[in-house]
Amino acid sequence: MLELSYIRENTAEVAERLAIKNIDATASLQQIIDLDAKRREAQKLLDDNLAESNNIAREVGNLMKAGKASDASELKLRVADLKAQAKELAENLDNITSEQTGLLVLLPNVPHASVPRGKTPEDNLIVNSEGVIPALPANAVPHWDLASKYDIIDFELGNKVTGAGFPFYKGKGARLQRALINFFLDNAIEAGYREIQPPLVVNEASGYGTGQLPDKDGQMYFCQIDKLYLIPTAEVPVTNIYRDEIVKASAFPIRNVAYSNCFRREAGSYGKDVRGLNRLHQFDKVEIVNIQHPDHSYETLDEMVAYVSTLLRKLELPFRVLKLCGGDMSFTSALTYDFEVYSAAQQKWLEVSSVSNFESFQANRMKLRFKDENGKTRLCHTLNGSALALPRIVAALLENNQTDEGISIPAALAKYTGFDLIN
RNA sequence: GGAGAGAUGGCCGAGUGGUCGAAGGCGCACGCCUGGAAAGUGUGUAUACGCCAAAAGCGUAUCAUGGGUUCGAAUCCCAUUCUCUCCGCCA
Repeated sequence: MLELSYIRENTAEVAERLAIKNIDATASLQQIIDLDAKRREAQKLLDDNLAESNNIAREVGNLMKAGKASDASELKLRVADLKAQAKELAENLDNITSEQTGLLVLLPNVPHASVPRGKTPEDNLIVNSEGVIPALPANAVPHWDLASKYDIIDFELGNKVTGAGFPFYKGKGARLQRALINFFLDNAIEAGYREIQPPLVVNEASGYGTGQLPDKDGQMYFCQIDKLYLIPTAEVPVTNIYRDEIVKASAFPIRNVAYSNCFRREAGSYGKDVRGLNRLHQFDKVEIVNIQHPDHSYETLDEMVAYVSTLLRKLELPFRVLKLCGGDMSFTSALTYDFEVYSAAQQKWLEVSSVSNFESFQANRMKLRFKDENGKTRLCHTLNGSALALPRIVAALLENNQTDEGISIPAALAKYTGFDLIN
């Protein structure tokens, strides 16, 4: 959620920047500002009314104490009158506030000044490209064929037991998963992150705090009976640790890393790029989350990008880094870098990480603040990134490393798998 | 799932109708003391919104949440949520 004071003072700029996300918010912004004037007026009226009631109550108390109870009856009538008014005033204020909040909540984050204009993924800016795209043998096959050839990932079994998008990992496939998780976690710990093991379901307030609600309601699995959501990413529970907190500035940057299962309904995405591991309803991901001073959040974003790059280098995967254009950015983000690895048999770039600075957008919703040097309470900046999501990494590893003898495992990972060949 | 107890500031904890945003302690910050530290000692220490150009200041709200009684509620009543204890079930 954008800060009201920021909108009030920079209305034109906010509208301009939202246009980069291809959103015409002019009318909505004007409405929010109009409502703000109304809201303040309504609050003033209510506050004055309540102040008068409080004064009278004090007077009555004094009269009672002085044994002049009879003199109080007129004052009591006055309060009854005020009270009736107060009820209406409070209702009015509530209505205005919730209308305003309703509009604010639907407004996406404003993109950073460096975000390129554009509408589709083709407009994203390639800022880095590394590694060598392997020349595969003529008989190379995509990962779903390799998965069944070596019996390491079983999609049909997933269909039977659960449904599409919930595969079983078997034997060396399962061990590869476990190895990747440990590899990612160990690297993050070495980079200064604290490991967290979060709950996989969260309440409504948490979904709202990180911005999944109300924007992406319907993309999360929901347990109706307990009103709990299955997390689409560890970002949700890990960031919400700090909901309603005032952290110490000396604690910056606050770095947490978490491995979790991620659950996504992916409603509406059927039929496109869903083959094999490309898009699943349940997958594994290691997520890094940073909370930082507003003055340093972009340095931290760069650090995160550099860190994720080291992981892909160690895995010896060809990758590129994209700065997302306005049209391809998420609702909550101010600046996002996507990482894609090249999956050689599919001859496709697959997104494996998304590293974003949310600035104060999430913090405002969550009331995540800190005390600055002058003792003033301000909103923190939050950032997160995948480091990394497993399925597409596995897809690329299988496809790029296929040989006649089997699938070779990169050295850095073989330490974790305990084997260097899947055959 | 059944029975009972409870929810107060960063933490512990007092407060059962009036001047309570809330005693006291701990913690934290700053000062004094000290060669330095500890101990001791003094002062300060919630958040949000509104008024004000701003600071100071003032107003309003907040003692789990929502409603009610009352001139007045942390305190009384109702509902909800959550926590703890015991029993049952169970990895």
